[in-house]
Parts: sequence; C-alpha cells; structure tokens
Amino acid sequence: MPDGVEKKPSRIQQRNRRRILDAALDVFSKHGYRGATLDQIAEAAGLSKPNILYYFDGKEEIHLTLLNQLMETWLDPLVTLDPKGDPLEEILGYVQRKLDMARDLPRESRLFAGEILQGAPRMAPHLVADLQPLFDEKCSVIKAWMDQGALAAVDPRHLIFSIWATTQHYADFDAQVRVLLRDDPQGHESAGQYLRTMFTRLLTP
Amino acid sequence: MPDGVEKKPSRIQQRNRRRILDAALDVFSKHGYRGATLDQIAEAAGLSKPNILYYFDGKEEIHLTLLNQLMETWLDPLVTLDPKGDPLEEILGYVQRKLDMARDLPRESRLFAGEILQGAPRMAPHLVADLQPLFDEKCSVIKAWMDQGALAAVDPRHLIFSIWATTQHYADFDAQVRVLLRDDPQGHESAGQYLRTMFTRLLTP
DNA sequence: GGCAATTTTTACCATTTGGTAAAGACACGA
DNA sequence: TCGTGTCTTTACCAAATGGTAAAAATTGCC
Repeated sequence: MPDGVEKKPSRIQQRNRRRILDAALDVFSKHGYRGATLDQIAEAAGLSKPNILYYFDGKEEIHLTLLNQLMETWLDPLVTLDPKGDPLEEILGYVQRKLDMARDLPRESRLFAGEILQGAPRMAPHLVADLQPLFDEKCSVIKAWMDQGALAAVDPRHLIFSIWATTQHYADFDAQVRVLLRDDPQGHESAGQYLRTMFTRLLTP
Repeated sequence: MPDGVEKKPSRIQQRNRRRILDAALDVFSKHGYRGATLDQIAEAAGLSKPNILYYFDGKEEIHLTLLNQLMETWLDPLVTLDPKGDPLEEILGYVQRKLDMARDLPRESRLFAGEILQGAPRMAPHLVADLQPLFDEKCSVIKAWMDQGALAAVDPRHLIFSIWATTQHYADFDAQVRVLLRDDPQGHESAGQYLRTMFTRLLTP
C-alpha cells in the first residue's frame, strides 16, 4: 500500500466519528472550548469517554476538526458571489445566504464566534490562509462594481464586515434577540426584509 | 446604626476590590467564564488567591459584579438618545458613541458578548429588567420619528440590532478584523465613516 | 506603645477533568 | 467456527481548580 494512504474507515468508524463531532458541536458551541468537558461530549454522543478518545487524540483534536470542517461551510456563501452576476442582486443574495445560515446553523455560528472572540487561538492560520485571500478577491470584485457605477461607492471591506455582523448577530446574540423580540415567530422574515432594505438603500447608485 | 447600611469600605478595600475587578475583566474577557481561573485573576491583580476570596465570595460573585457594573455603562449611549433632538443626528450620534465604546472598552464588549453567546445564563434577568424597557422605549421614539416623516421607515427593532451588530463587531471580532485589514491604523476612522454613510443612506427620508 | 480589627499568607482539601492501561466484548473473513 | 483485528468498558491517575481554616502580619485608633 502506498505511503500516506489510510485505509477507508469502517461503517462504525464513520458513524461514531460523526456522532462525536455532532455532540461536540453542541457542547462547544454552548459552553466554549474551556467550558466544554469530554464527559459532556461523551454523554451527548452516547459513548464513554475512553471510547471517544479511541476515535480522537484528545479534546483539542475534536475542536480543531470541527473548526476545519466549519471553515469550508463558512466561506461558501462568499465563494458563490459571482463577478458576472448583477451587482446588487449578488450582494443581496449573499446577505440572504448568510442570514439563512445564521438561522439554520446557529451552533456553527456560535462556535466560530467563540473562537474569534477569544482571539482565534486555534484558527488564526486558517484566517490568513483561507479567509484573507478570498476576502481580498471579493473586495476587488465589489470595488470594480463600484468603479463602473453599478453600485454606490463605499469601503468594500467595511461593507463585508457589516454583512457578517448584521447576519451573524441573529445567531450569536440569539439570547438577547429573543428577549427583545419576545420570541416573535416572524423574527427571521422581518430581519431579512430589514437587511434587504438596508443594503439596497446603501448600495443603489 | 440603621439596618442594611454597611460601613463604608476602607481605602485598602476600595483599592483591592478595584484591582481585582480590573484583573478579572481582563481574564474573563480573554478566556470566558469557565476558561478563566482564580489563579490567573489573582496573578493579574497582584494578590494571592485566598486574598481574593477575602474580598469576594467566589468566582461567580466576581463575574456577576462585573456584569452588573457593565450594564449601566452599556446602556448609557442608548439612554442618551434624545427624543427632542434632530432624528438623524441622534441616530448617527448613537452609532458614533457605540463605535467609540467598541474602541475604548473592548474588554467590556467581549465580556458582554461572551455572556450572551452562551445564552446569557447570568444576565438574563438584567436583560429583561433593564434592557427590554429601554429598548421598547427607544423603539417608540424612533417609530414616532418615522411616522412624522423625519426618518425613512424601517423596523426600529432591527435598526437597533444592526447598530449594535456593526459597532460591536469591531471589538468582538477584532482578531478577524485585524487579519483582514492588516492592522490598518486608519481602521477605526474608516469604520466610522462607513457606518455614518450606511445609516445616513438608510434613514434619510 | 498597646490592642483590637482588618488584611494577608501558609498549608491544605475535595472535586473535576483530560487522559491512560489493559482487559473484555464484538465483528467478520477464511 | 475459529481466530484476528476492531471496538468498548472498567479501573485508574496526575494535574488543575475552586475553595477553606487558621495562623501570622499589618493597620489604625486610643
């Protein structure tokens, strides 16, 4: 067998690794890295603690695996931003995709937020290697749209920040939003409408 | 001596309690509640661990004291929003004050963010008792401005959320912002300019 | 200076937590 | 069905951590 090629994992391996990662996402996103314990993860996964350590080398490796998997999902909506599409529609579509992610993947959003909040100790390399180039590229795309007059001119970097901030806010600050909206079931739709209005008024030339 | 009236703390008490709270703010905002240890706080404060427990009943009480103190500071910029002032100027002033706070009090911002991110386990009562009434009141003020045509109509609740999200983002996601702006020393000013433009275009009738 | 009250240190303790060793149970191809 | 490799459990351990008791030092008031 060639070097570096691992034999494919058994069905049990796949199932249990998936279980563990799902349980860990739950626990890490709720309590943060330090706040999460292997016992909690084990219980949530329905496995014993030593059994978990049979599948992963340790707590840190589980966390790191989650972060690595997350990066791809996280960047995807921005990757999709199409330089050849209609500028305003592209931006609004991006906002919508991010908002949908905040609703559908709140655990992932909070895992990410917690990591950045603490200074990105485990993710800094990813930010530089993956996020930064993509960010720069899409800033250029937006800049070009503005230069050709298809969008009103603003700083593209801060535009992207404001899209991230406003959409992720609904996942990351959910506890606060719930209190203030009194669990309004229309919350998500009204947020979508507001953000569409906001970025339309900002960017319409 | 009347009941419930504690004698005023000595100078040593004042100084050491202040030291401890400052150190704790540092540590809690960096590592979160569970991630912070009394030993770290003690070292940062220049006191021994048992000495710290002479001034506070325990880790939780320190954290709670910080949160209580923070609430006032945190709400202040919104309290200042004046129903009798010029609507657009009032909103822009509020944005500016929040952005200044993100720059000047990043530890406080991250302490708050961490607490909310984990579901506000220790702060939920404060949110309901202090934040909610203020939020509702100021939403009404903004709504009135919009009804009288002084501001373009949008959902006041989401407007406030977007102000919080965009301004606090610069403190809470500082690690990410730094990477992407490559430590641009003009970062804060350009953020201020961007946000002023954004909310002006959104709200100008 | 003397003395009570306050403050600080020393020496601990119990629990929690990430992790390990090794024996036992189980799956599966020959 | 037998045996080998995969998976799981039991029984631990060392370090970290929140917290305590009590002696020692210090402060401030007469």
